[in-house]
Amino acid sequence: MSRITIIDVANAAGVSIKTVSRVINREPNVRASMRAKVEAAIQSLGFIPNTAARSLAGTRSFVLGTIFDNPSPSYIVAMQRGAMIACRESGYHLTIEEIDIAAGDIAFQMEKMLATSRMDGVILSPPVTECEPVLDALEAKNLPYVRLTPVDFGRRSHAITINDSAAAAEVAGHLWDLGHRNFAVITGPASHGSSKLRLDGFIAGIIAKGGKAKQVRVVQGDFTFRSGMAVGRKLLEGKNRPTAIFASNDDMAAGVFSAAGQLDLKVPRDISIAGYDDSAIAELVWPSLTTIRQPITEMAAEAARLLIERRGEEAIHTVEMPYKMIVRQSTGPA
Amino acid sequence: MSRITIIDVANAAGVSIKTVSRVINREPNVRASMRAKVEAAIQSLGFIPNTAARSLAGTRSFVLGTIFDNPSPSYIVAMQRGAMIACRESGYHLTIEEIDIAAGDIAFQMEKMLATSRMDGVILSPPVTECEPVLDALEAKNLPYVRLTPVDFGRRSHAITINDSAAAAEVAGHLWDLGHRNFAVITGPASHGSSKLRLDGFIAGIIAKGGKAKQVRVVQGDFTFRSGMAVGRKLLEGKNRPTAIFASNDDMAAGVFSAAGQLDLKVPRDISIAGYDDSAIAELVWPSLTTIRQPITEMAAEAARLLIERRGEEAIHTVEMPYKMIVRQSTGPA
DNA sequence: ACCCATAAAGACAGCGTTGTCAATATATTG
DNA sequence: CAATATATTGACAACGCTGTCTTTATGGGT
Repeated sequence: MSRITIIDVANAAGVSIKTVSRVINREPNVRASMRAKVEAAIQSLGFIPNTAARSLAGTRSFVLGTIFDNPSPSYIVAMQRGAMIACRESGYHLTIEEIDIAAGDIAFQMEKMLATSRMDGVILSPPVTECEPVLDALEAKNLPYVRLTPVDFGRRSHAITINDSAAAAEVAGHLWDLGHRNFAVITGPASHGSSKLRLDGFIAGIIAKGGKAKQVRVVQGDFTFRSGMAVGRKLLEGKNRPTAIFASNDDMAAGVFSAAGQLDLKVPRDISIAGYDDSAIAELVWPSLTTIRQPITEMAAEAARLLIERRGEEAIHTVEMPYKMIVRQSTGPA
Repeated sequence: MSRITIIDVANAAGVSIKTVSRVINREPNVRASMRAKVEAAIQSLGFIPNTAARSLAGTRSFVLGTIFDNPSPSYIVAMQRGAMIACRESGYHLTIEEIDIAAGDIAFQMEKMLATSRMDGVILSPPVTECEPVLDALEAKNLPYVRLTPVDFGRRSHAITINDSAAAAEVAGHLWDLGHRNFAVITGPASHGSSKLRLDGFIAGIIAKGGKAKQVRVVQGDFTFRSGMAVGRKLLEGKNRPTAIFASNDDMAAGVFSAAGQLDLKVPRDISIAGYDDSAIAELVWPSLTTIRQPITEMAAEAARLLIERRGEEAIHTVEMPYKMIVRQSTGPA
């Protein structure tokens, strides 16, 4: 049961091992007929290249990494799943590097991580995507990275994006069409680039419908359930209560639910609530939450493929993925 | 900036590379003085063994795997974090293998996975821990595995356990002490071994307090929020409403919250609710949920260490980790 | 046909470890 | 103290692949 090696394939196909290697690595300058022979041999023998040998002899480690800091578990799991799928397609491994960007020593954390782990590229998810010291460290090491974020601030890097503002505008339109005219938006922290995009998009959506910016009250949360509950409570208790609230993520939206419950307001009869992310909690709350779904898994897979396939390419790629508004029961007529 | 190799260390320490190798791998038959010299050289040079070379030359792949099927994201993330930490300590990688045990072709899924991925050992989490075809496949390949589960059914494998019944008994005692005498338990699916343990433990806890088994009504859910809501609603609408409900996991407990809300029952005034897992949702619901916390991260780390350190050892290890009851606001006087 | 540029294929030496086996030091025994 | 057992070190050949360089086809222009 000793494993099939490149030599077995070479013998079976009647070529040199180097040619087999070329086929495996999709190198140019291989005649089609040769390629076919080799591929047939690979197939029939069930040859799987030995990753350890490949990385020892070559320049790749066949390891990608994900660097993240404490977003919601459901986001992380979805992201990792996508990255894993793409990695497995190409015999790569995925390592998981959790960092703490609130800590003062990010540069140190990064240095230590990069010194001990040998990655061919990394995938960043918010809020790490906007953490300058992390990007600096990666660029200093000349390590390719892809950011999963709509926020572009001129860094030289691939990015997988969602059109956050368009999505928020769509939510705005949905609420407008339900007859709402008095809105509130709960934004995320300013450090999170998406916060502004979603807010601006929402307002743009209202204006596109013929409304005015001043119909939209703006308050700030920090993406936690707790902040949503606190801010939501203020909004709902205050005078001139909005009839529709758009929270920039689902956790905060769930917090607003809780606040509404405490004040004996019924959703969506008394107040319509929309979120963003379509995280697990969106279906757990009652009534279930209208929200925006991002194809996180697909985005991460795309990111991994970018890192795997476009090695050494100069051009920067930005891939925009589709979002989808999921209308559930938390939004209703004004 | 060419990397430090074992040869550099050998030269610096004035020994052969093989001796360095022995020190790295904690092999026996190395004099203490030698070991010290080598370790000093490793330290001062900052030597990190090349994993690719090690696995090419040796018999280890330095990769562990986690096999799971769709438990809650927070559980998965916690588990992976722990396994990752332990792996990183020893230069291992962790791969993530998601399978679908409901599908009919598990044996096939496993064969494919094991053929293409090269793991030194795997960590199983519920419900995969009790999936016979998976265990069969692993044993056929002679691949070491550790199960994170309290359920033992005589398999020859390491296990990291929590005393589920004791934990459930503690919840029962807590509720009894609050004055409750009319209980309901929502169990998980029968396929999940923990379901029975938690139920039995709860009843044992009541009996230990001087109560009787018939004071505990038993209904079955399937660990989802939805099932908790449905079953909870029936319990709360029916006659002879229990004053305290113990759900076998937090998601179902949250479902009961929702049912209570729909029926205008206040928690914990009208009904006390306790869960199990201390998942993220436990702090998201209002009022926050009394539950059992398992040190999932630590359990997974321990599992990984078992696989890494006890290679080739014959003895089966079972490690019991401590649980902790977290009393929050969802449980109150009867 | 002939020559040259270029494409395609092959030969071979590492890559940085560990396994095996041989060599040497140290302990134990009578 | 010699002789033997045992513990400790070392030498060196793999491990399976890719990078580099060389050799051999192929095609295009006269």
